[in-house]
Amino acid sequence: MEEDYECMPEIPVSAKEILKATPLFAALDELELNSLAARCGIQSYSPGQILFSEGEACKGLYIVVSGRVRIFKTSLNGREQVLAMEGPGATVAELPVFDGGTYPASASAVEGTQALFVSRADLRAICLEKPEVALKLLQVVGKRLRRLVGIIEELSFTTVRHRLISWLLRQAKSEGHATERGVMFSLNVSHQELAAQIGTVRELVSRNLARLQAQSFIEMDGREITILDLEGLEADLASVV
Amino acid sequence: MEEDYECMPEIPVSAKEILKATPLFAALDELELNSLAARCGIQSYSPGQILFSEGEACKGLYIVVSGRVRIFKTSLNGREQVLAMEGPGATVAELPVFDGGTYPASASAVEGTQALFVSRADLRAICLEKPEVALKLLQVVGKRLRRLVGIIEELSFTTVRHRLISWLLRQAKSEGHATERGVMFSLNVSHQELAAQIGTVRELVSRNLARLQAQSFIEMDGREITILDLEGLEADLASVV
DNA sequence: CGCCACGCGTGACTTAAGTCACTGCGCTCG
DNA sequence: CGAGCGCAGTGACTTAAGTCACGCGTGGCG
Repeated sequence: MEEDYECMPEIPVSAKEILKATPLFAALDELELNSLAARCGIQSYSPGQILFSEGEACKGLYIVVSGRVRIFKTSLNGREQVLAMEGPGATVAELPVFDGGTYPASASAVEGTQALFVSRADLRAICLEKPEVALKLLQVVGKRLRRLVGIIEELSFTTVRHRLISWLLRQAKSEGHATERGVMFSLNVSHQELAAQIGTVRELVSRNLARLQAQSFIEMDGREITILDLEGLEADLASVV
Repeated sequence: MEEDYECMPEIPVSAKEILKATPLFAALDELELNSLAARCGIQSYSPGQILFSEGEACKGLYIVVSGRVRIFKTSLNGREQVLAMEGPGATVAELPVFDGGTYPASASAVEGTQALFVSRADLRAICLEKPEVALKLLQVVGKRLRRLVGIIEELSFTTVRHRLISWLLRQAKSEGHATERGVMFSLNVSHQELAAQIGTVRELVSRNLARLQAQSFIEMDGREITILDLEGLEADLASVV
């Protein structure tokens, strides 16, 4: 798993092919794709490398081709809060392109990652010419906004335990496979990273995981996690306390 | 102040005039304005009245004409978190219009409020015909997203005291007038409401305000607040603790 | 006029969250 | 192969956050 990106060597995929496969640009015809492809650059990033940092002037939008990108904020005392994780096909920083400001957060590659870069000017031009693209963009931004509101809701109303359970259930749904004991999946991130994603610190993740295991809601074996009592966890979420 | 909306009786302003004055539709010509004005309804809301609730199917977008609208989330145990306050000229719920989902939060009128309503279909049509409108919309949504990220940052990284100070400074900047003792402004919301805006509960607002006064950072006289030590407050924000 | 609802202040308490320090494991790399 | 590093677990503690209960003043309204 950790080596996925090594299995995908730097095949010089044509930018056009990639654009064609990106939902955002579905409305473009051959000619337009060619012209756009000619103008947007493809870049590779190694794990951990920064695509852009919070506060920088926003030069354009990125389209993730392969790998994964992490969008996050950093506090003064070094804590991080992850706002989104984006995989292939997703766009990053669609929004600040249009209000002319700086990037509101930083982005870094999680794994080895390739991304296309489309400049502000090009994107504006396309939107003016093909309004469908603008609409699609609004739709994408809508989804993003929804997720942000979700994060606010969780941070404002719930506990760390609650957020951790939500995370586990999400993970189980997307990555888990059923076994006779329950849904099982691999914890493919460090506690540190998990903490950043649910807005807390490493120690609390560790403790809360241990507590969930002690309560027989889950079972941990190294980085393998099995959800033993899915209903129990969901009930725990619903309880107002 | 509390009676503003009574001073603005229900003059049947033409919808067209309003649209014309809304930045979002600046790109439309006379003809288009007329056609849009004919199709969008104007509505009045009394203080506290709900425009729409979280989870409802999203039917369209609102433009605040007069008054103020509060956008907020409600938790299971009754706490509220305000996401935005929008005044005249602002649009509400621009975003879920395009991804076809439900409203991610609720909106209510704070004061007596008038708002124009533009249906999803009409808005889409306009965006397709006048891409400039779509771009403008993206810009507006961008600003909104920025604010949400700001809220997340504050909730995730800072304390109630910190958020309260930020709120006071913001308020002082926008509503305050200088006196010989410091910047002074009127606390025009209840502690309950202030708590919802900074993501906490009434009691903590009360206590933290008292503490700030005890520390001579501010002075309170009823609902009048004077910032005695602006630099001190800003320094307090910067301190990492 | 008196009553009641509402917003505010506060004391006392509980619990979640975060911090600090230290241990220990497993891996990689010199 | 041993040193060192990154990650994880945990005890002990501090402090912020939130809850509960109650009293108090004020302003409207019957």
